[in-house]
Amino acid sequence: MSNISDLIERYLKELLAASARGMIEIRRNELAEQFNCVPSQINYVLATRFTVEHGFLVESRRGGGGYVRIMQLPRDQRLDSLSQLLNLVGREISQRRAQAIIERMREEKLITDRESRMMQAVIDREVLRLGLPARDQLRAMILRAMIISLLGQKGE
Amino acid sequence: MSNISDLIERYLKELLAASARGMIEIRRNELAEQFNCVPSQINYVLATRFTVEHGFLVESRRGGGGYVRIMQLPRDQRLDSLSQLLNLVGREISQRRAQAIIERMREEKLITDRESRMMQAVIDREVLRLGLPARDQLRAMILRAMIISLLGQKGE
DNA sequence: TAACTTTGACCTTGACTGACTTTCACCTTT
DNA sequence: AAAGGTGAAAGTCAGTCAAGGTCAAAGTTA
Repeated sequence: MSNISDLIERYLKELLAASARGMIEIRRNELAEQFNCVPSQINYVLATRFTVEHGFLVESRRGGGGYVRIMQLPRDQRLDSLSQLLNLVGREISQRRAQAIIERMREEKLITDRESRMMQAVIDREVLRLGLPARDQLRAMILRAMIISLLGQKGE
Repeated sequence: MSNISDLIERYLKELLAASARGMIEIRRNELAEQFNCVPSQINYVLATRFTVEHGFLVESRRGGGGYVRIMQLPRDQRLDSLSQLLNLVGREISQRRAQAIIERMREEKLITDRESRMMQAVIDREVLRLGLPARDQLRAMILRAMIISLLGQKGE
C-alpha cells in the first residue's frame, strides 16, 4: 500500500500529535518538495483527509509569506450534540463523508469499534446498490437512523 | 481437473497458510498475469471459493495503489451460527423476519442491546423508503452486511 | 443439458498532474 | 499617500493514469 497521499496524511497527523495546541502551519510548496510531489497534491490530501467531517479545520493564505494551517478540533468543540451530528449528515451524504463521520464517532468513543464497523459496512455503496442521487439520500436516512438509535435513547 | 481457477485457489490458500495472520494482500492484475488469465477471473475465484460461507473475508480498494485483501476466518462456534443466520437472511427478507433474526442474535448474545437497537432501526421500512420487492432486497443486503461485519472481529 | 469456467467490453473509484487563476506583501512611481 | 506593478505564494479543476468491479456472453465439462 502506502501511496504518497497516505504518507503525507500520516506525516501531517504526526506533526499534529506532536504539536501543543493541535495546530500546525506548513508551506505547501515545501511540503510538496519534501515528498517529491506536485503542490496541488497537498490540496488533494487536505481535501480528502482533513475535512470538517474528519474533525479538522484548514485555513490558508496566499501570496508572499503564505501558509496552510491545519487545526484539529478540540474535544469540547467536537460532536457533542445529536443535532450537530445529524446536521453534519444532512439529507444526502457521500460514502466518503459518511465514513469520516463514523470514524470520528469512533475516535470520540461515542460508538464502539464493533458498532463503527457495522455502520461502515452498511453505508458502503456496494451494499446500497442504487443510482445517484438516490443512494446518497438513502445513506443519509440510514446513517441518521443509526445515530438516533444509538444516541437518542428514545423510549429508554 | 486442474483448471486455472483451481490453481489460483490452491495458490492463494498456500499463501494464506504461509502467512502469519491468515491474511494476504495481492494485486489483482499481477496475479492475473502470473496465471495468464484475465483479471476478472480473479474475481470469479474469489466469488466462488473465498466467500464467507467458506470462511473467508475479502476486502479491496481501487485506484492507484489498489489491492485485494483476503482473510481467513478462524472457524469457531460463533462464526458457524452467524453463517447460518446469513443463509436465513437470503437475498430478500421482510421486516418481520429481519426483526426476528436480530432478536435471536440478541438472545444468543451475538450482539449487544445497543447493536440490536441500531440494526432494528436500519431495517425499518420507514428508513428504507423503496417499493417492493426492492425494499426487501435492500434490507437483505444491509442485514447481510451487518452480520458479515461481525465476522471480521478478531482478525483485525 | 446443467453447471461451471473463461473472457472481454464497459464501468467506477482513487491518486496524481499541470495549466491557469487568485491573492497577498512589498515595491515603485507620481 | 495613492495607484499600480511584481513576484511569491496558494487554489482550482478538468484531465490522465492506475487500479479493481460487473455482467453477460461464449466456451467447456460432467
